[in-house]
Amino acid sequence: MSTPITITLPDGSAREYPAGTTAGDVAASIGRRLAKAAVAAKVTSPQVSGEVDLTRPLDDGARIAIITDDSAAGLHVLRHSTAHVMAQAVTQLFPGAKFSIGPAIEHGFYYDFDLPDGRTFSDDDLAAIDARMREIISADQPFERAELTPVEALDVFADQPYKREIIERVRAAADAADDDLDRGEVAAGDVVSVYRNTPEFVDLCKGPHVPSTGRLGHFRLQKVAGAYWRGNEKGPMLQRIYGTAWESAAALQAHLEQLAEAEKRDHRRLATDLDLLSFPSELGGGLAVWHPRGAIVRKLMEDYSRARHERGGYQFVYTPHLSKSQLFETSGHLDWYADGMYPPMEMDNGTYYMKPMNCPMHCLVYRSRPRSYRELPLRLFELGTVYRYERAGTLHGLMRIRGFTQDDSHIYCAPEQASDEITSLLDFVLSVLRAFGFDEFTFNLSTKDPQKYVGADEDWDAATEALRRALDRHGLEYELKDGDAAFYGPKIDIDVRDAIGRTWQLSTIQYDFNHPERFGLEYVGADNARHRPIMLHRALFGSVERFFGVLIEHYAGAFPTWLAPVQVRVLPVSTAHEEYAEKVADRVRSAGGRVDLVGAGDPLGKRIRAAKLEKLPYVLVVGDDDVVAGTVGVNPRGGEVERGVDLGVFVERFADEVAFATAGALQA
RNA sequence: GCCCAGAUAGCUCAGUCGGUAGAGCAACGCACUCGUAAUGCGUAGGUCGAGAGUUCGAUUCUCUCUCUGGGCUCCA
Repeated sequence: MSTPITITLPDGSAREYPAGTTAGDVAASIGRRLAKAAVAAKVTSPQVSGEVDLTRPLDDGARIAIITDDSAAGLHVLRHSTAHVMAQAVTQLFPGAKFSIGPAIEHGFYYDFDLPDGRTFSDDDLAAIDARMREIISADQPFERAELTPVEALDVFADQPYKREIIERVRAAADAADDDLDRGEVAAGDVVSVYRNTPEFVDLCKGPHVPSTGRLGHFRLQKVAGAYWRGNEKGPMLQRIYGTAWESAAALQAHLEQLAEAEKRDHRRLATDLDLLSFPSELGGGLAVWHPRGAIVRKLMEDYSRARHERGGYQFVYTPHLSKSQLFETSGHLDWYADGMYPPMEMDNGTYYMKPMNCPMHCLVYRSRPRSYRELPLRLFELGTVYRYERAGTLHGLMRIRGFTQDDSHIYCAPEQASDEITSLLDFVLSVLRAFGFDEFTFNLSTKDPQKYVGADEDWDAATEALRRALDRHGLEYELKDGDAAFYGPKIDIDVRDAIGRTWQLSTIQYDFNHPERFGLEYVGADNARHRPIMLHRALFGSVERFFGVLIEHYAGAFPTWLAPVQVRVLPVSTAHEEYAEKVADRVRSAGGRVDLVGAGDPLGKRIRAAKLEKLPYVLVVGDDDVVAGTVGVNPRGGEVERGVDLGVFVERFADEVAFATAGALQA
C-alpha cells in the first residue's frame, strides 16, 4: 500500500486517509448527513485549486471543503448537472440535434439547441423531454470526467459544430480572458475536460458535477425561447429551454410559489384589475393612458417629489418635447443613440426629434445668461417626459416603455463641489425612496466603457473618484460595474429590494464633465475668471411610469393609505342609513380623505368583498347603532373589524396616519 | 429587430373537423333592505385584432400587418 495522505478540513483539523481517497470518501467519513448533502468539493492543493468532483482522488496536503446541495455553489452544481441531463434527453428525442451551451443561472439552468431542419420545440416537446430526463435520472448514470487534448476533443465532438467552435476558440485564444462564456464550458489551459454519462452522450464541461444523475430530480422545465448563438443578433437563432432545479422538493415548491406570487403581483394585471391604466393598441406599443385611479397615485407621487425637491434647494424648469436636431448633435446623443431615438420629423425649417433626455435642454437653461460661482450648485428639476424608440421586442408594461417621464435633475457645480454634492444627494435619494416603502438598497458604481466614451481619461478618473468617495463617506457597500457607464461619465445606480425580494434599478446619479464642455457652459469664479462647471445627472424614481409599476408590484396593488386612490369607502347597512353615510363621507372628505360611498343596492357582504378586492385601506360600515351613537364600524385592510368607533376618533387616526407617511416632505 | 406562442363580450375563458358564437364575473333593470369577502330573477353586450387570399360560404384554412406574452439582443 502507498503512504497515507493528509487532508485539512475547513475547521483547520487534519486527518489521514489512504491514498486514492476522494472528496466523497472524506465527506462520508465525517458524517452520513454530510455525505448525503455533498455534491462537489472545493479543494486547494499544490496540484489543484478550485471546485472538483466528489469522485476525484485527493492529493496529499489538500485542503478541502465539502460543497453541499443547499449552498449557492452546490445549487450551481445541481443545476449545471441537470442541464446536462436535459441535453442528453434532447439528443435522444431529437436525433441530429446540436447542443451549444447550457449553464446554471440564478434559480435554474438553460440549454441552447439547434434542431435539425429548423425544427422548434413545442410545449408537448417539453413534457416529453421532462419525462425522458426523469428516466435518465432513474437510471442513475455516472458523470465520468475525462481530460482530453483539444485535438482529441475535436474528434469527440466531430458532429457538434458549436462544441467544436468553443474548443477552437479556447485553443486559439490563450487570452480567452475576455470570454467568460467559453471558460465556463471547459477546463483552463490546453486541457479540455468532458463529462460522459453514457457511451453515446458526452458533453464539454469544466465541471464539477454530481457523482451520478440519481442525485438530481427536483427540477421543472419552464419555457422555450429563442436565443442567439453567442448572444450575437447576426448569428444563428437557437432554441433555448429554461428550467429550474433545487436540492429538495420543498425548495422547488417554494420557488414555484414565489413565481406564482410574482405573477399575482404583475403590475400589468393589477393595472387592469384596479383600473389604473391601460395600453390601448391604437396608441402603439409602449404608450400608456392613465385612468383616474392610476392618475391620482401618479399625482401624489409627483406632488411628493415636487415638495421634496422644493425643500431640497431645486429650481423647477419646463422644457419642450421636441427639438431641432442641432441640439442633439451638440449633446452627442445623435452620435451615440440615434437608433434609440424616434425617427426625425422634417419640418420647414429643419429636422426635429422627440427628446430622449432632458439634459441638453437644461444646459440651454443654464446657458441662457452668464452664471456666477455664487449660484452654484445650480439645481434644475423637471418632471420631463422623454420618448425613446425601444425595440418592439423589449417593451414590457410600464417597466420598459416608449414614452415616460423622468424626475430629472441636473446639478451644475464647480468640480471641487462635486463630492459634497454627491454625498448629500445620496441622503436625499435614500430618504425619498424610504418614503415609498423601500428600505433595502444596493449600489453599483459604473465605470468607463473603453468602446464607448468621450472625454479625457483624467476627467474620467477624477469623476469616478468623486463618486467612490461619496459612497465611502456613507460607508456604503457597492459593486463595481466595469464598462457600464454612460458615454459622458461614470455613475452610481441604486437598486431597491421589493417586498418579495426582487431588485429593481431605480435611481441614478451620473457625473458628467462632457455636456458642459459640448455646450460651452461657464461660470465666473471668485477670481473673476471663467471656469467650466461639471454636471450631475440624477433621477430618483428614474421613470415615474416604471417607478409606479414597481410600487404596484411591491405593494401587490395594496397601496399604503397615503397613496391609495380611494382611501375610505362608506357602506350603509341599508338604505335607511344612507343619509348618515353621506355625513360620514363628508366628514372624512373634509379631513382630506379620498372617500366614496356605495349605497345599499347590493347585500353588505357583496359590497365588502368588492372593497376588499379593490384593496381599499378602510371600509366603514354604518348601521342603526352608528346613526344613534355617531360612530362607524371600521374594517381596515389586513386588520380586525372594530365596531362602534367614534367618527371623530376615526377621522383623527386616519389623518394622523396619512400625515405620518408624508412627514418627510412636510418637515424642513 | 430576431425566435416561439398568442389575440373570441369590460375581465377570465370555452367553442366552431368551414355554415357569422357561449359561460362565469362585471354592467344595466326589477325584487330583496341586509352589521363585515359573492341574494335571486331578468336584460343588454361581440365586424371572433386588422387587411388580403382560397371557398358557394372564413371567426375557423393560408399569407401579410398590428398588438400582446416569454426569451435573445439593446437600454443615454
